[in-house]
Amino acid sequence: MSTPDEEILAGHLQELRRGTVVLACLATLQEPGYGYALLETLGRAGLSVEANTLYPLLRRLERQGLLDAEWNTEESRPRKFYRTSAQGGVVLDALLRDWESLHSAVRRLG
Amino acid sequence: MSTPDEEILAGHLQELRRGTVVLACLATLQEPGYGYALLETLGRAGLSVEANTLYPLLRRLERQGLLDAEWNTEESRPRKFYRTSAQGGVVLDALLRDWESLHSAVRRLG
DNA sequence: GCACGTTACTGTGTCACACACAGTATCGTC
DNA sequence: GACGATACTGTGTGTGACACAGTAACGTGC
Repeated sequence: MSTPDEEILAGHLQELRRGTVVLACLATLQEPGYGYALLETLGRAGLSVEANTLYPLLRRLERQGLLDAEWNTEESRPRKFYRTSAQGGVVLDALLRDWESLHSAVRRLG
Repeated sequence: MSTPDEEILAGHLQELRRGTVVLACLATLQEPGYGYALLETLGRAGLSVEANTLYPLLRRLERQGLLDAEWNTEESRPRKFYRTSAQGGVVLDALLRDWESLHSAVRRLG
């Protein structure tokens, strides 16, 4: 009765993570990196993301000019390297500020 | 150049808030309340939500069994009162735990 | 030297949610 | 009794998460 539907709970947890993933990408990619490695970094940091979610996200952030991207074709295995752009840095700062203010708001309400 | 597109920034800020609104509703509605008042409460707490977003959200949470709802028709102006259900409380706790762990993760990365 | 799992991506479709826009109705007040 | 504020409901539309389905190169074992 008081045990909520797992799907509903999972959905809301997902929603909660959503915006955070963008923040984490912009923060992590201040040091250049590629998708697959980022997946593992985020997973270790406690921010599991599906590959099918992360790759389109990276392309979107690139399209928006928040990430710079470049193919590394020198090494044997081709990898697309991303790095947070100047604009991305500005957005990151704004998101971090907002995050802290949300955190305070939640603390007050919870 | 390094000034990001306002729309893009606003979009990401929006995404960051998204899941938080559910959390805030469940937390606030441990004391019964109605939509319009909740709008103002959240706004004052630094969590501005559009009416067009909040009302459907409340109905969704009701449908999911996380909120109990009841029309108050005794007073002159009819108002739909919502209150966090037992299931809603369980979800709220899970979301709060997740929120804290996300906060730590962001701190580590940022 | 080639079969097979892992690494590292791209592309397409579906569904849910945020928000815009458009109503409805009641209350206070001037 | 007209008008703005209060307090909702209902119906689009667009975007993003995720599922599913590829593509391709690398390493290892046999």
